[in-house]
Amino acid sequence: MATLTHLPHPDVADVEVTDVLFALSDPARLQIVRELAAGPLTMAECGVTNPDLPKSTKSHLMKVLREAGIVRNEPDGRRRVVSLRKDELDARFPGLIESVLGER
Amino acid sequence: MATLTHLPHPDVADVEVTDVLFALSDPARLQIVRELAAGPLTMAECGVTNPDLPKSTKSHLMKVLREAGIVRNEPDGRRRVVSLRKDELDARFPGLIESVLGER
DNA sequence: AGATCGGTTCGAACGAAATGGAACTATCTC
DNA sequence: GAGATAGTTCCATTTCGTTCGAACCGATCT
Repeated sequence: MATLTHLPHPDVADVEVTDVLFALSDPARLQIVRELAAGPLTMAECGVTNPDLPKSTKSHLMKVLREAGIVRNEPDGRRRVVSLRKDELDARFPGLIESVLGER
Repeated sequence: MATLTHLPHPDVADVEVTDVLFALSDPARLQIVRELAAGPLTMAECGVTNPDLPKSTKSHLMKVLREAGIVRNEPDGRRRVVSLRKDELDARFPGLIESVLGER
């Protein structure tokens, strides 16, 4: 099996809108995406608004975002850097991320 | 209790993005919204793509859309007319509906 | 009034997703 | 190599959502 360090990332062309919408429909996940809009973060850094969230739970939230093609999660030394796949999402779903993040 | 004929509709100002995103994250519900984008429909008319869907199921799908502020459901004689609350949604979440419906 | 039509609500069964602790893996430091 | 660090995965539990039949409701028609 492939190394654990490189997690599987779907091609954005293969993800359905409904998957993206579902991933963003959870407040905790949406908050993470908002934080990532400003730039990549390590796992430890993101989720500032949810300080005492168990790491297994956070990891699972991130997995949903990753499998929906919203986020990229790459190893970097002994931690991981998470980034928003903004350009790819914009190409596939023009205006979506903008409008979701732009409210309020 | 209030009359059954007039169903409760949230003020769009009170609905959360996450509620809207969740409601749209189901393929059957999203399909209904696509159909409604062209104009109001009666319950019987919408769901063309899902012909043999039990009416209780369809009613429930519609309830989720209604409670998310996406759709208006008003009595009209002995049937009901369902319409997309497009203007209100556009005002509250600019570009959202457009980008969700615009993909593909 | 009674029957029918179009739709909603109730309730139960089922399925899917969230949660979080414990075990595991990889990397870095000493 | 041993220990600490930063995360992921596994598993069990609980919570939440879906599905659909049956009962119900209001409007219409005869």
